[in-house]
Parts: sequence; structure tokens; C-alpha cells
Amino acid sequence: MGKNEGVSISVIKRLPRYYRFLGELKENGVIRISSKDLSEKMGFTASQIRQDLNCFGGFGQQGYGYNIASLYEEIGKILGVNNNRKAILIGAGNLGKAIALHMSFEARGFNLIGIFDKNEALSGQMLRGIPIRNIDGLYNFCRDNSPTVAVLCIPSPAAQALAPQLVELGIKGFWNFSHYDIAADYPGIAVENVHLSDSLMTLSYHVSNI
Amino acid sequence: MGKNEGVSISVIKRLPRYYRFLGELKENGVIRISSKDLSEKMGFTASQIRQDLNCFGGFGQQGYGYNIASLYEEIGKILGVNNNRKAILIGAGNLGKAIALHMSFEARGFNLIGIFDKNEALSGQMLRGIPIRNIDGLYNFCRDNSPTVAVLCIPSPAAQALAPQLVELGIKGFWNFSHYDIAADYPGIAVENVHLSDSLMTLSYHVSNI
DNA sequence: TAGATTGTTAATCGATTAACAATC
DNA sequence: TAGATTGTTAATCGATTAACAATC
Repeated sequence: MGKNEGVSISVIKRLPRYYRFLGELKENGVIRISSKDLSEKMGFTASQIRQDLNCFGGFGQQGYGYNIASLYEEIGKILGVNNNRKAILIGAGNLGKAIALHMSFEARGFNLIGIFDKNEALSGQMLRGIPIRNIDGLYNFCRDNSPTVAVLCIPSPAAQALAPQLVELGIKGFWNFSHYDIAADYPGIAVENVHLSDSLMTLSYHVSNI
Repeated sequence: MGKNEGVSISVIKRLPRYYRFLGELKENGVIRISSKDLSEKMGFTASQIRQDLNCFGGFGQQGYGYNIASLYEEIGKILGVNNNRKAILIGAGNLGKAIALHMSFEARGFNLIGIFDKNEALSGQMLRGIPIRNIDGLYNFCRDNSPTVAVLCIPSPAAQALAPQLVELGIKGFWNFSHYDIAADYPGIAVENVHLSDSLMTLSYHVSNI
């Protein structure tokens, strides 16, 4: 791993957006596109697009542009959409349920194999064909199934307490919806903190300062 | 409006994080904090904290640091957490339901006054004490209640079609969970596009490139 | 007063944009 | 071949960090 070590966070955060737009173009039967035309669609500069893509390889062709199908596939590879990583979801409240039911985990490189909640009353209930298990079974489940990613839809204190345990159990990545910031300082652990409240407050600011 | 026009997006995106950490410190009964101590807690540099805060005013005191309660309140004001803007939510599927039930709209400056879905079968069902209405009633509802913010939990094509109509109806801000990017080029309209799929793919990349 | 810590200016760093030679 | 468009280097811009005089 670590082949693309030099690539900056700013570039990486744009990759899913490229993937999205290229996917649409592909759906619409478009075969090729120049960085200039893509820049107009996406609201980036053509220069930035060429720079970004060149972090990973020369995917284009002078005088022609980029082949959409193959660029889409390349970016998919970079993002690991076919990696099929085993993931577990912890917390089957409103948000956890919505995430479990709503997200296309498969299309993004994940395979949701387990759902946990501390609420005994939920145990056995099915979400997406996956049974909700009691959190007590987490240790054995991880030992037997070796998931590598955990989706946290639990309150801050629970997330704070659980994160180190999950690292012990072999979790390499967190998709964290709790109010708590999982430190980016676990060595060798990837974290995406999704702070919906922060996003809502940013919107509040912008609406007030249009 | 537009008083803080010069402030960069990077700074604004950090404000909710300040607000969160200061809120916790306040809860814990801490009275004052220096930029240095705060920097260690938050993982920013002290320099950045002082720069960020000074975009909005001199909230600190030399030799003392920052008073937590008053800084918390100031940032709250900047973010508009007491603005109580009328908001509507469109799309009461899994995600819409979770957002409606899970988010503390009030604590972030919003008052959720209406929920809409095109599915007739959901009409009348209550979420958080708010009845789900049929989307057909949107026009009259907006005319009568003048909401200023719309939360979109609907598929891309629906979001794309609805956005301009909502602008017509007086919506000034979008919290958009659809796959579609609402253009930041509506003049005078604030947009927060929340792309959960993009976040998940970014995590996928990071896990593969630790 | 002396010590601490801010507010603010200057220096550095990184990311974006522009330019253009290479080449399909 | 001529035209188009990339890959890549150089220039610009903005954001972060460092430094320090002001001041509580």
C-alpha cells in the first residue's frame, strides 16, 4: 500500500466528484471529453483537472482528451470501488438504520456484513437482510469475520469508548457519524469524520451572510 | 447582511468545530483557555486559532486568553444558532426520516416546520410531531409559511427539478443530500451539498493507502 | 511590576492557475 | 500534415505558520 503517498488531501477529496460526473457522462453514452469541456461541467479549471489526474498517471491523450469509460474505471480503481472491504455498522438508531438502508456500500467498495446495537430490543430485527446483533457479540463476530471498516452511528461517549477497542479488533477505517472527532493520530488507521451538525451550522452561517 | 464578507471558506468551515470544543469545555466548567491550550485539544496551531478568531473580532485578552462562555456565545452568534430560520424537509424516505428525527435543528438555528414526500401513503404520518405532507401542497405551504431553508433528501433528478422551483418560492439555503450538486451559482442562494457517498469513497481510498 | 498571551505583521508553505512545449 | 489537447513546468495566489511588539 501507500503507492500514491505523495497525493494531497485536496486532490483525493475531488476524486469522488470526478467519478460521479464521469459516471453520468458514461451513462449518457458520451465517449470522450477534453479537460476543458469537463471543467465547464464540473466547475473546476481545466488546468486543475489535468493536474489532478496526472497525480495518478497519464490517462489522457494529446489532441483527443480523455476516454470516459477508461478514466471512470481508473478512478474507480484508485478509489477502490471493487475492494469489497468487510464493514460493520454500530448503532441502529434512526441514523444507523438510514445509513444501512440508504447507502450503496457495494458500489463504493464495501460489503456490510454486520450491524450492532446495545438495545436488546432491536436484536434479530433485519436491515437489508442483515440481522441487528447485540453489541456484546462484537468481539466474537470480529474474531470470526475480520471486518476492516466500522461505521459509527452512536453517541459521542460510546464512540470515544469503542474506537480503541475496534482498533484492537482489527478495524483499519472509521466512518464516524458521532459528534466525537476520532483522532487522526491512530497510526495506520483511516478516519472520515462526518459532522452533519457542522455542515448544518456552516449553512446557517452562509444563509446569514449571503 | 454580508458583514463578514472577507472571511474565507476555510475559516468558516472551522467555526462549528470551535463551537463544539468550546461547548464541551463549557460543559466541563472550564472558565478560560489560551490559544495554546486550545490548539493542543483541537489539533490546530495556536497561531491559526488566533488568526481565525481575529477575523471576527478581538475576543481574547492579552495575558489571559479567551473566556470560554463568552467566546462560545460569540461564535454561536456568528454561526447564527439563534436565528430560528424556518426550514422544510423534502423526502421522507430512510434518510429524510433519520435527518428529521436525529438532527438538533433548533440548537443549530433552524426550526423545522414542514416535511414533504411525493408518496401519498406517507401523508399524515408524524415525524417529531410534524405531519408528512404530500409534495403537491408545497406551493401553498411556502406561500403561507415562508420557509427560507430546504433540506433535500430526494433522488438526484427530483432535486435537480425542484431546486429552481424552491428558489422561486423564496428558499435561500439548501442542505442537499441528493447525489446532484446544486450549483453554487444561484445568486444569493447558500448551498451545502452533503455527499455521503463521496465521503465513503474517500474513506475507501484512505484505507487502501494507509 | 513581571509574566503571559493576545492581535497582527511578515515569512513560509502548499495549492491553484497559467503557459507552453510535446505529441497524438 | 495541421489542429487539438495533453502533460508538465513556472507563476500566482491564498492559507498556514512563525515571530514579536502591544497590552492585559
